[in-house]
Amino acid sequence: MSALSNAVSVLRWLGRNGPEAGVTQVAAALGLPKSTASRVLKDMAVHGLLERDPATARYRVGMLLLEVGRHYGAGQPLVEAADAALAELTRRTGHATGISVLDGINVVVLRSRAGTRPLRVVTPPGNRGPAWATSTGRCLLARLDDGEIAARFRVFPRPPLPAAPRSLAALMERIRQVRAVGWEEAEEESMPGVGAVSVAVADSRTDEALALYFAFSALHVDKRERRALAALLREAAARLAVRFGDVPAAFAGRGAYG
Amino acid sequence: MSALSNAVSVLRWLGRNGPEAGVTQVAAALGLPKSTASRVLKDMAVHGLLERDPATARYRVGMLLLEVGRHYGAGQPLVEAADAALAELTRRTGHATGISVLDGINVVVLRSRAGTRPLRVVTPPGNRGPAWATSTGRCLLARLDDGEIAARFRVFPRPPLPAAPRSLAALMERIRQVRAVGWEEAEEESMPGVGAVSVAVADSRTDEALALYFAFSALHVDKRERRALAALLREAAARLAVRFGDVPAAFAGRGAYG
DNA sequence: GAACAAGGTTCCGGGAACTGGAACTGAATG
DNA sequence: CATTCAGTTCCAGTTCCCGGAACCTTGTTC
Repeated sequence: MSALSNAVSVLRWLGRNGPEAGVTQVAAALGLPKSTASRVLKDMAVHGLLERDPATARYRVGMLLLEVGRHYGAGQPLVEAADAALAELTRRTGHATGISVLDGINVVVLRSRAGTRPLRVVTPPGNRGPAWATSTGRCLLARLDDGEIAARFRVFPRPPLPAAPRSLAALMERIRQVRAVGWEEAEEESMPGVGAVSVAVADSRTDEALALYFAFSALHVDKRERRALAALLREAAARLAVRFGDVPAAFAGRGAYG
Repeated sequence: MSALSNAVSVLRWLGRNGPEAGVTQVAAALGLPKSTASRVLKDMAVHGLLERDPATARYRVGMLLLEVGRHYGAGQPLVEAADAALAELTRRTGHATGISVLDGINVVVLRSRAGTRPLRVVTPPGNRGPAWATSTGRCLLARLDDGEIAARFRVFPRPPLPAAPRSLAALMERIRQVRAVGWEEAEEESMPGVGAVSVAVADSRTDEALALYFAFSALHVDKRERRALAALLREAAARLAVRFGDVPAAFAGRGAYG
């Protein structure tokens, strides 16, 4: 209805459904009259939110969004501190590390750093994944209370890969475990061949929680090494927790079973 | 004036002037009445373009922009192909590589990949730099005609570091050289301690030009190795040029001296 | 090459939503 | 408790946005 909401709808749609779009396509997808779609897209292009492919006359995401978007998280002290800590861990271990945040039933990568090992795992900032099928997601979900989790998974989504939890009960079981031990791992749950270990920390001032993770080739990292990586994360998280006034992740469960 | 232009102004301002902003600050910076600024910021936050720091009540860039922005360049065949070629070059040489595009008198990094060498040079996608003081920028400028270049540098900007060109004449001299040899290098011109070599390619279908680069610690890469890296880039660019119908960079100068 | 289809733009009257001055809330400060 | 500063709300005036219809332009079909 408002000019802004139309523009944002276009961006959201464009973010999900491929990199390009034409007027008719957008009009159909968003239920707008063609004339409106045409005007909105043109206005967005004029302002730099979109660009127009000179050859195909279709619209794509504009450079402005790239420039502005990368500032996401900048200036949040916890993010900066966690990022620095993870840079050090990648240097020491050679494994990929990163930071994710929870968004509904998804996790979004906020910062990431490729490892130096041969088999590289890359999930660039902005990547969205299933919270129930990632170690980072379950660490963050574990900080919500059980009612909230149940509400978010009212209809349980299809598992991305066979190893992912297939029901709310299965998910809650894993979440109870996260609350007990303070960290989580995942193996081939959302990406084939990829394993990860994670912990969560929050800034008590803002109540915003982050998950820190190691990601690696599931085949090349054995149980022992995963434990060691998890220990490194817990150590880093503990240091951040005292600095930012967080309760340690292991005791953060506020649910009925916490 | 339009709702969109206000929102975009806010994003642009926020992209340059730090990660956070308050209502009054934005109102002053953009010359808006406080009431308008308040409403615009709130609307943007409601739509997800901005977020509000719960503790300080100030506004920051929203996650939506991170998610959408990273799709910039996706779907452009030349970008994808160049990115793949550079991934291979980083694998072979261990040096950081990336892709930049020209925007006015600036270059913006579109894709980048850290090297595996000890001293890492990182310029994440979205980074903006001075075109006249980077090898990528001069490669791209060299493809414009002289009048266009002169127009863009009507007032010549201050050099970021002493080694950068200090006048239009000095810049044109380097640009003529780029046109002659087909590649360019820079050393400590825009970032202390950093050197780079670059070439440019364009998609004849869309007329969009990219610069491909190697970036490295200026101290640790000698003249000989730079030549070798430049040769790798020229080779990769040549392959892309035939695929995308570009005229070879060395002959691309269309100016009076081209 | 006439007719048609598909993607996109322009036009324009009606009305929703944006604007901005002024008044108001609520902290923080001295 | 007066004062200042940041931010929000209110409301009348009006801008600019919406959307149906007509109109281009390009490519396709028979």
